[in-house]
Amino acid sequence: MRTRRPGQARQDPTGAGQLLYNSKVDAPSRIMPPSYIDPKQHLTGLLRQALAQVAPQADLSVELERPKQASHGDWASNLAMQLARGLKRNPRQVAADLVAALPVSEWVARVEIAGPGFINFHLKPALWQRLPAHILSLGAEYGRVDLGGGERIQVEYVSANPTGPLHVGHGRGAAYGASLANVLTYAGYDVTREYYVNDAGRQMDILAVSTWLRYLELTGETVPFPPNAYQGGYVRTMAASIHALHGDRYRRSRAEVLNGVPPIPGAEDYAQRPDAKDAAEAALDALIAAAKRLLGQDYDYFHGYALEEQLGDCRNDLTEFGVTFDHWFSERSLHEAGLIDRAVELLRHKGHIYEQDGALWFRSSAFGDEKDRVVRRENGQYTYFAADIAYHINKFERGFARVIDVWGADHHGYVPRVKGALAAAGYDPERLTVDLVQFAVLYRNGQKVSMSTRAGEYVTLRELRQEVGNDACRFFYVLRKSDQHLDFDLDLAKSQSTDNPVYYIQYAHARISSVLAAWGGMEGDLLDADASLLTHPDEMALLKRLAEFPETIASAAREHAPHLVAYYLKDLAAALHGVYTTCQFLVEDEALRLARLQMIAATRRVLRTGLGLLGVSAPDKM
RNA sequence: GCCCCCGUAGCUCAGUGGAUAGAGCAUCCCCCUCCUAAGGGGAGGGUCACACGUUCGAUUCGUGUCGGGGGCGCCA
Repeated sequence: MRTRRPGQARQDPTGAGQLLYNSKVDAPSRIMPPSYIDPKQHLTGLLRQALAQVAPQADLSVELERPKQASHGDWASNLAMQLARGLKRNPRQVAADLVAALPVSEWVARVEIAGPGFINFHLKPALWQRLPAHILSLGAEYGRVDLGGGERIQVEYVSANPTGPLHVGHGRGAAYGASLANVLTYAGYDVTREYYVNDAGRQMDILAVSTWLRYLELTGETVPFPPNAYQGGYVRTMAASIHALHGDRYRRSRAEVLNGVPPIPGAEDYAQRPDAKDAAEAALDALIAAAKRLLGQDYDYFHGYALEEQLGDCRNDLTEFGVTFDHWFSERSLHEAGLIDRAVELLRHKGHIYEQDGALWFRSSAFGDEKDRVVRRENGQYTYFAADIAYHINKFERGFARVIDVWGADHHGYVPRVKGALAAAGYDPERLTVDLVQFAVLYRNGQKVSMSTRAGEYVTLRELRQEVGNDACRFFYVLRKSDQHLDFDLDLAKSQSTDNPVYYIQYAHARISSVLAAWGGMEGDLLDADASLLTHPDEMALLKRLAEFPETIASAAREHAPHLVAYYLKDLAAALHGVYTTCQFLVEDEALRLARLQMIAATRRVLRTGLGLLGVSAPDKM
């Protein structure tokens, strides 16, 4: 990723030869690329000094913003207006005092007082012109900010039940979580990516039984297949594999299986009669019990086989999607290690657990939840919530300063109780942030693609990826704020046209690569280019856009908003396409040629870095 | 009933309390003898749902109303 390999001496245009690399002779400033100063930091420093003179007692943080309008300068401050109230003076007069107290700076072209009291800074072009060399020397490090200070933070995302293929809803959580984790890492956090595997619950039992029932069909036993069991074709596939491996070894007669099992409702009843749903659940539970009884140890084989198969499929799917994890955390391990007992015991010890109707309840209403919640059912089984309490306590016991859960928005009612449990256990619930990701709705030919999870009528993530490609998928998923519904336009995502923002950005990258290839030189040779030749308005616009990258990263990390990176890249690509049409790069004049190539090489670097954070490839040819 | 999200151009959406509210698409008009036209330039298009409040200043914050979407189990 580095643009200059260590030890590789670059061409020396001055003819001074090795002296450039002799630190005893040369001052560091001659070796290093021209220094670049972050303009916002610089101006903030100037304003702070002015503030200390004008109003030493004022307790104000100095804020700077990029004005929307170019005539308002490069950066603007509202400091005078904020100050005016406390001083009971005219804001424009305060602004004048501040400007008079500003230290002299070699980077400031002029300062103006405008409107109700804004202080507008116009910077010298030289500042922006130094940016490309700065970017090239930093390589992939340009844009990295130290917001996190190395703080340990965990991001848990996807965490779908391994009971079937991931669908397009999971895809959004995957893309969002992965991009967020990338951004946070880039913003200086020590990030751990985790997937919570629900390998202990009833859903897994249903999958195991579904597989066994399909297996029985292959052995010739026709046991009715419950409408609320897993209908997908992948269940038949697993059953066929098991049958191929073990023949009729796990066959039990229809009579044995159905002994003691209440009538299983048909699919029509299930869909139409409300009471059939309860009957179906009861029948399914009875079938699970029958399977465990009849198969004994072999039940674990079915359970384990289905789990490994589905989890493996899920992992492959995500890996192909560029979504990876540091830990796959097993819910079952919580049970086996006794952590759930311990967590409930901890809450009980602190007086937040009571018994009623044979069940154990957590007094979550005392912690902001609307009602109390069961942690252990009458039948002695822990609820999913109990496991989640133990899991979240475990997260903090592992030393994470902060924890982010990425959940589907349908779980929003779950947030208060988990936070409540953490508070009850003695942890500051503010250390947990739950990012709720809204649903994605697919559109094809302007029509909503209908999906129902039941009966396997849904579009899988794999199908979506195959249809529109990984790059467009990743990009479209994070194009909207996560807490907003996403209309995923399949036709747009697939179109290789100007409408498609993914191609728009990738095309900017490919165009630069193409020009640099035509030039034929090494990126490292561009470090010494005379960037003061970059004076065209479109060039300046591009340079200023490049300068915004680090702050974009900081905002995206602070607000958990990877879509800001996507929008930034669109703007950056637009600036590049603008320069591309107005300014020829491979011009006769060598100095100008190198300066422009330096600029676009730096642009390519930022495009590549930004796309990388979103998990989108940066092709050299399209 | 309670809770969450949303309401910004014809459509899809950006917009950390600031100045004349932006982008893409769609519509209309231009630009390839030229490093990739998967590109660029221009025009039209707005009561930032509505009301009140906080503020020097509100699309942004608060309350309410209206409208749209979603969620509320001893399921996971």
